[in-house]
Order: sequence, then C-alpha cells, then structure tokens
Amino acid sequence: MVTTTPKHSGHEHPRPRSAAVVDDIVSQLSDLGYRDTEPRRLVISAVAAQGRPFTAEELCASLPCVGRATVYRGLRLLVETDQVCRVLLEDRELRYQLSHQGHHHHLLCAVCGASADLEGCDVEDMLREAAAAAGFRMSGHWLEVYGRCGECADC
Amino acid sequence: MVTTTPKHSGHEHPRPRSAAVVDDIVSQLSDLGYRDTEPRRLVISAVAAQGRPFTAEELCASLPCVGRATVYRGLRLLVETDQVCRVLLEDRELRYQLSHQGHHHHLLCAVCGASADLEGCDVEDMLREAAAAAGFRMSGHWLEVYGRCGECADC
DNA sequence: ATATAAATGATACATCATATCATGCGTGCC
DNA sequence: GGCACGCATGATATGATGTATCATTTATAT
Repeated sequence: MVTTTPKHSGHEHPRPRSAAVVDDIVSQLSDLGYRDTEPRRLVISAVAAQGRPFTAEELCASLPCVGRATVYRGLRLLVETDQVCRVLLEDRELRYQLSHQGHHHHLLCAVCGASADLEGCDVEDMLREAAAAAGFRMSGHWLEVYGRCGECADC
Repeated sequence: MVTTTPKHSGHEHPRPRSAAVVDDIVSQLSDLGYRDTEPRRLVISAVAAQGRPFTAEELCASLPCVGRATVYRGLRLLVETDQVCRVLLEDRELRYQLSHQGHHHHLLCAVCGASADLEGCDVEDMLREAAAAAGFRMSGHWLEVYGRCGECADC
C-alpha cells in the first residue's frame, strides 16, 4: 500500500496521532541515553508529519526555528537508531522517511514521489547465491525500485 | 570474475592495450558528433587505466594537466553514452568504472574495493511482479551488492 | 538546587559537482 | 592548405549538501 500519512488528525482528537509517534520515538531515544529536548521533538514531529520521502533541506525549511545543524544532527540520529530510513531517488537525490522497522526496500513513484514498501520479494537469498558464484560473501545490499504508482499510471 | 584491469602492457607492445580501448571509445563518441580532443583522450585514457572503481576526484588527481571541469564533463559524457557506469558504495560514495555494456549490477568488495559484475541473477522479473502487487509499474531500479571478494575473505 | 555533560545554534568549513564565459582548437568546407 | 564556425576547454564562481567548531544553553542525576 502506498504510504499516505494523514496530514493532521488534530481536528478529531486533542492529540494528533503523530504526537504518539513522537512520544514513542522520544522514549526510545531516551532509553538509549539521548535527551528529550524541545528542538529534537520539533524535528521528530516534522519528520512524522511528512507524507512522503523528504529531503534534509525540506525539513530545515519546515523548521525555521530550529538551527540547520540541529536538524541535520537530529535526522542523522534518527537514521542511526533506525527510526528513519534513507531513500535514494533515480537522480541520486537523498531523501528520508519514517522507517517501518526492519530491512526492506522501497518502491518510488517517479511522478508524485510516493513511496511504498516492497513486500513479498525475497531478493536476499538470490543475491547471496549469485554473489557466492562470483566468489563473494555478501554482507549487504542497496536496492531501490522506481516506477509509477497506481494513481499516476495514466499521467 | 573480479575486474582486474592489466596496469600497463606497454612493455611488451609499443601500443598498450588500453590505447585500443581509448580509440574505440573516441571513435564511438565521434560517431555521436563529439570531437576528438587531447584533454578528452587523456580523460578516457585515465579511466581505462583504473583497475577498480574510482572517484571523480581521484581521476582529477591523476590528470593534473586537465582542468577539473573538463574531467567532470568528460566523465559525465562517458556515463551518458554508457561507456562508464556509476557504482555506489555503502557509504554513498559515488565511484565510476568502465562499463561492460548492458544493464548489470555490481558486487563490491568492502575490503579491497574490487568490483565484479553480478551474473546469473535475474532480479528484474521478480521486482516487476512485486511492484505490480503494490500497484506500481516498474520502470527501473538500482541495485548494489556489498561483501568480500575471495581474496579478502580471511582478512 | 546544583553540577555536569549533552545539545544547541551561528558560523565556518569541506566536499562534490555544475554554471559561466572568454579563449582555444577540431572539423567540415572551400 | 587555409578559413570560419561552433564545440570544447579551463579558470573561476556558484550551488548543493552536509560536517566541524565552539561558546552558550539546558536536560538530567544527585
């Protein structure tokens, strides 16, 4: 399914759903010894509010009250703790998005920028074997798949 | 097989093997309307002399007599004409290498930096199906496989 | 409350790549 | 062979993206 994060559910409920996500991440970071600070919460909150893969600069722009360095540091921390994953577009532009835990690959729509997780696709074993055939012991891989999502099929 | 380009065969033969490669590429570029210039030949020659994936900066460093911009332009031209392919390391560092025509993927040794082409691995169909299952029509993909080559297995 | 160490933000810096533009030179034409 | 045209070059400026520095602020444990 295509990742279409609800913009704001703050209308129906005093606490937007994203607040729970933020609390959860802050809590996990806290367990790792990272402090719960205002700028960091703002960064996490902004990340959670994104509907699709975003760039670091977009995040900076959406957080004018937080220093650039802090945004970059926050983003890096989230990547290092597997809360956010990195997505590479066809033009090599690097984007980020909230991670749905575990190793997975992305399907990226070249038209609207939507992202979906590639499921039911076990390339690892296949790659490991092909690597072994070339005398390599595989330790990792990077895979991104590009195309058009259902909604952009007829553009 | 691991790509181990012979350094220089100029000792045995008045014309190093790489010269033929250079001539061939220059000729193909010529057919496309690109001129045969001294700096461009130098760039192509330097590319052909690399034993493993190299960075643009390494190429610049090995060509002190050619302007940086020219090296970058030459490299870009070679990529656009499929003479050279781009290789992405695990740390997102971008490298280049002479292309063995056609779409293929790379096996990269994390220790020595050697590269091999991944053969006998048909991921395309698998990916296309998985993409279709998510409502996407696949148009392309990027795949790099990391590991250790046979020679670095016991390091 | 206080001490301490992490986090922040302004800024400088680093890296990699492209844009600009005057000059040089390869190519086709005569 | 020589000439004119326009692509190619190179010095340099600029842009994009991200990190290092360091004085100051602030979360956290005691």
